[in-house]
Amino acid sequence: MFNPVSSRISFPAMEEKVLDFWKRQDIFNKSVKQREGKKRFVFYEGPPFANGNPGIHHVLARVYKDVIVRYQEMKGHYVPRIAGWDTHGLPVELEIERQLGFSSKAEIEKYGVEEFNRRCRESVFKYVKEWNYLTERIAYWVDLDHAYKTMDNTYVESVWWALKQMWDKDYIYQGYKVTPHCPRCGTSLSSHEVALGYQDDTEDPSVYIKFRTHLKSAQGSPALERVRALVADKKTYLLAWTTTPWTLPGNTALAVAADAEYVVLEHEGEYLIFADALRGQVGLGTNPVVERLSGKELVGVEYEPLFNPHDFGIERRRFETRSDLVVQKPDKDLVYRVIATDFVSMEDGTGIVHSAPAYGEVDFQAGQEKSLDFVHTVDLQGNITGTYPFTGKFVKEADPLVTADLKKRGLLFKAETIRHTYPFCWRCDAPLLYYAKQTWYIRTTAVKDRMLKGNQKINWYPEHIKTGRFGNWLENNVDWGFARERYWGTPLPFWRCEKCNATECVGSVEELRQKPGFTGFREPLDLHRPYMDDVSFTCGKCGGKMKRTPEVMDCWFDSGSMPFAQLHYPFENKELFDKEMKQADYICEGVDQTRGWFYSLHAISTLLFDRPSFKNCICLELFLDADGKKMSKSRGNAVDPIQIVNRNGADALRWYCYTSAPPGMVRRFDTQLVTDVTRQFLLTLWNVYSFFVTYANIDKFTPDPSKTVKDVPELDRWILSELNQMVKEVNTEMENYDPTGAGRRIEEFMDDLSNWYVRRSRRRFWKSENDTDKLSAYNTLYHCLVTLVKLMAPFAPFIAEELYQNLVRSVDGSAPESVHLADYPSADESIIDPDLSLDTHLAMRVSSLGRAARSQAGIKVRQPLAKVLVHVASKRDREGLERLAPQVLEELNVKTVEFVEAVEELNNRECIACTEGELSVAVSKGISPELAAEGLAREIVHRLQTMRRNAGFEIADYITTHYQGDDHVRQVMRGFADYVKQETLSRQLVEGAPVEGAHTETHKLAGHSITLGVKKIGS
RNA sequence: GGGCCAUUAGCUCAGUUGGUUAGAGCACAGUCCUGAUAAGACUGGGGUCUGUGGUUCGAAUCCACAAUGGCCCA
Repeated sequence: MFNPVSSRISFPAMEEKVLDFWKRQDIFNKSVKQREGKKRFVFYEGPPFANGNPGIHHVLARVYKDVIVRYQEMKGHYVPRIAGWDTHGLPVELEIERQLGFSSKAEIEKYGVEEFNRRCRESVFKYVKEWNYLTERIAYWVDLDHAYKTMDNTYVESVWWALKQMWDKDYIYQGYKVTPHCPRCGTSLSSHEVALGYQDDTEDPSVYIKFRTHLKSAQGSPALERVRALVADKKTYLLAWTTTPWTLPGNTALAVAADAEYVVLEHEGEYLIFADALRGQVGLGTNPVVERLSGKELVGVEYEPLFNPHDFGIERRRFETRSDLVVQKPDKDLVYRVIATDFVSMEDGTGIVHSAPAYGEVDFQAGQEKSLDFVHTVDLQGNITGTYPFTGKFVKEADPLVTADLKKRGLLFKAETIRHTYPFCWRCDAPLLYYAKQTWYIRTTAVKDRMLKGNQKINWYPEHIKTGRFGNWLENNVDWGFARERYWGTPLPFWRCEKCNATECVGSVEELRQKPGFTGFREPLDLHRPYMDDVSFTCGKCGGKMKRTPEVMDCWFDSGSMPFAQLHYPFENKELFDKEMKQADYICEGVDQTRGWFYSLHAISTLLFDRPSFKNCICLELFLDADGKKMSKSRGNAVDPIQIVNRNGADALRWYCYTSAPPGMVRRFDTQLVTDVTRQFLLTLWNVYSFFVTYANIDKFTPDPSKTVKDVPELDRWILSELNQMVKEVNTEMENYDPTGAGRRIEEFMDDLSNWYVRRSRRRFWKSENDTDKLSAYNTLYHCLVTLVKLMAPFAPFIAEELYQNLVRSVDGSAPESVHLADYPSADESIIDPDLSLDTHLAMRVSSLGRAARSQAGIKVRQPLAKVLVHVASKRDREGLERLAPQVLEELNVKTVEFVEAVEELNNRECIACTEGELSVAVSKGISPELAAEGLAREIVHRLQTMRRNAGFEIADYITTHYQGDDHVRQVMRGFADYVKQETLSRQLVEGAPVEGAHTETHKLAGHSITLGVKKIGS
């Protein structure tokens, strides 16, 4: 006996019960352990931050990770998976700063790094309960108890090891980088933070500056010589434009577009040079053009600096290599030169761009490429340094002073204001400055080709990521600036001698301990700041004191080290990693990770091991809200996954995630659609299941593999063929990392099973004789359900478990304890019968058209008709249909089927036809008295069935039926007595007024009044 | 400013190498069926396949440009 199943079901309540079962029986651990020794399927869990509540997109990621991993496990692989947490980084620090009301690093230092980091450490697991709860509730099976944390000493040590490897390979160097810098917070901002603070309509100066030139040039092209001769008598200037006058003292080059045309114009007794295309915009559209020359010809032309840095106590340095800045000697006659770059706009300005390598990223790159001078005139607080008239002023206050100074010296063409978009610090509203700072780099460009080559081996889902987003990103690879001037992060393991500047990289705790003169570890050991700042040892070169460089690591380096750092490699688990875990078979995260985790994994793996870190990667796109807007906490449109789970259940949410759209596509999240999944898919499955259990219990059906049926009926052969075809395809889709395709395929099968197989088989289950046909039906439906349940287990683990426990475990104690310990079904292809499948679908279409024809004729299906006329496209179709005629006859409630050669015939007869393509189906309209009588009998049966239910009888209860009516009614009841008795489980049909206590109703059917009474036998 | 993705019915999505009249589910309306009943079937309305060009005998599909939305990077 199966446990009785109600057709009413609360999925969330059922899921809670199943969760409890898994927990009690430790099913997850058993599922992993039972595959020990089998081929390993390696999955890397990308560590999330647990300092905020998990959102719906986290659910998406987790269920996509889960479905593949569960599938692989059921396919027989050994798939241990460890959870992980990202714990370092600026977001954590910002949260603490917010709590403490800080807005600058100075405040943190004053407060104390020790206490600050203690708070950071505490806060990273603030929401870990919520994370763990949701993780378990949606049945993402991952080992939460042994989760790796990027802040663990063992983890940090592995990261140090990785860095040391790169150090030894000479991949690490110090160089400059331009970053968006908040002068008040004293720190760089990540691009994400910058994006938070853009303000439209910011008013800024718009100034046109004149740079004095004598048109001398090292190359001295003929055209240039000509122009020089022409303008020799008057002062000549290169006209440039800027919105940041404070950067002008840092100017070391002017940039032109090589292919653009430039003009020499006369204006108020002077000559001005700028782009022809911008004459009108500059306001000199009518001034006479003295000469023209191309940008190319201007390259190399010398001009006088607006402010010679040496006159104002500022150091002038020059890019000797891309990373080395070398101090230059004072030069009273300092000149700078015109360069050509590809970032010169012909849309605004003058076509000559003022370039200050210290204050702009493109300027900086130009500085590196063209070995420009590098002049820093602003400190990290945004104040002007040196001895300028405006020294000590904040840059924005210096703007008008710089402009005024230039005007006084006749170097200003004009000054206006402009409204544009400019980034501000999202915390303190200070304008951000693009500012060059010295920082540490990993020479990723050295392995760019290897990374590109490795990328070719990765299977990306969707595919376009490979050559698109990720490929492009690799193509444009620049060295990785991995240091952060912050507090809560993996400390850089670089120690520098105070005396001789020698720098060493330390690759392990033990190595550090062994250093001569080592001092500074505290117990318990904590490899974070400020403790590591106290660690020092003796310089191997000069005997000086080695102090740690103050920076911490970009937290992307942390997470990218996860494959080995989670194992404390190479200090532990060396063999395990080298032999089995060195490459993930599968990872899955949001597509925003292409430049985040995907990149850091790939880059670190290439640098250290010269191989890609992962083989298959599903990139998930975002959920938008129901209106297509981005979800965000501030907008208040974020969906709370727990609410959805509590209302619809985790299976519904999971199934929705898999099937509603391909994961790589942006999609809208509509809670209504999750409800639809429940109704359309899960509830349908539940109905089939409860139908099966209800009748199986009535008939005391027990699955028994030895009780097979010899000649399996066609309908059963058909659904078994469909089942195996589906199993085959689902396996293929899953191997291809396509749970969407697989899930949708399962839905299709469910539709076939429910709306054709069960619908067509219902009578077979309630016929009272226990014949072989009935056994075959039970065997077949049982097999379908059990297979389906296993097939669905990775997708909808709860309902699969619930059904499995009742269908399999309750009757077979030797079966695996859980569906998740079972093997994944594989197809028996010998059972697949494509012809039968084709024919059945034809029968379905014929039935559909037949019903449409009946509908048009206005004749109920309950009324039997003499015949259905069918026209098919081919002889093959006709033969197939003839074979399946019984199903069609029953479905359409007609006596015979007749095939016609010509469609026209259908219209010549007393019938109504419906056509779809080459297929036409017609039903005869004529109803003989015999057919009418049979129709009435069926009508009466229908009423009796309804009355049985209204009276509250059980499906298997036997009854006595009383009836009272006219002659015709009596005749019909006598003529169809056996039929009525069988259908309604009536032992007796008694003519006359219903007895006392019977459920009684009076109906008017086909013009005849009839009174019916039903009474349960024995009551 | 650059890159990538998307745009098909009111909504969510299919639509294979270009090839009959572009489909499904939901929603809406009507009808039916019902011993799966908080299901099911049929019918109907609803489409400029985002737009404009191009390639082709033929384009939702291929190409170019544009618009809108989204993501990533400047």
